[in-house]
Amino acid sequence: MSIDPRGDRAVYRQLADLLREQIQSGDLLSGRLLPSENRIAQQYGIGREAVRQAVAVLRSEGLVSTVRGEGTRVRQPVERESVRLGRTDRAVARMPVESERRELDLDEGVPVVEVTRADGATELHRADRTEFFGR
Amino acid sequence: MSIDPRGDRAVYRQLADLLREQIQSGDLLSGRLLPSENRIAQQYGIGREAVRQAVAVLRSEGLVSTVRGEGTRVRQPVERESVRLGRTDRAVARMPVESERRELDLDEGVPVVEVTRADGATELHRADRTEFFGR
DNA sequence: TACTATTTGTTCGTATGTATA
DNA sequence: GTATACATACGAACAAATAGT
Repeated sequence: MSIDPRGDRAVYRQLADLLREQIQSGDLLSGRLLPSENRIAQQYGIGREAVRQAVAVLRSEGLVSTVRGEGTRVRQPVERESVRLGRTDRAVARMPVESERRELDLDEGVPVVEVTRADGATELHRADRTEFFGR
Repeated sequence: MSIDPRGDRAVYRQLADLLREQIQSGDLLSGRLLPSENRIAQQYGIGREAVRQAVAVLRSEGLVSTVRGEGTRVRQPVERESVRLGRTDRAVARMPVESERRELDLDEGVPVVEVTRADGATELHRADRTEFFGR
């Protein structure tokens, strides 16, 4: 599989598809470092900006996590805590704003779940570490 | 409030904060079109790339939606459908991959909630149109 | 229909800053 | 201290979608 600059889809989307497949197929194992942006750009004969956009897509999907000066790694699945919902409790999932991401130290591409209890109290849960059950 | 190119925070992050405040304060009403990228760039004396990154932040937070050739609008809150969870049903929120976003016709910044029922059947719900309750 | 203007999307080039190894 | 790698920023050019004429 390769990348066609004259294809219908944008180069960075084609690259995102390639990398996503390598991740989901287990070709790129959890915790593994992806090749550097410059390395990938050379490898496929594309610009670094296209590589950056492709990696940004995967980050927004929660598949990888990037650390400046280190590189981009495939995100590890983590243990999930169970949260029970009563029939008068309400749970809504959404993306956090920047301030919430900072406070919860969330990676990009990780939603939050806002739980409103019967008494009006609210809880904010990290979606990557939580699963919800009825009560 | 203005933007300081020599500030600690990146220009695009400062702009994202400004625009987010205008949205959350009701200064930019739901459904309203934002000024064009070039217009905003001129207004603040910054490059278009910084504007695009700022708008990308707001999209990833589910606050705005962009249509090529038209512009960027503040997203409208929509009616939510109720989904009940039994004590053996399991719900997990995450970001969709590209293929899922296409199939569900999802805006950027909208998570999905994967519900696994007791019998093993799974459902994929749009987080922006769903709220979850215990049963 | 056809055309034009506007707006966002994509790509490349270049440069500098900052964090990590 | 040096090298590597990602972050930010600007400019430029062209493509593609939309809206209005």
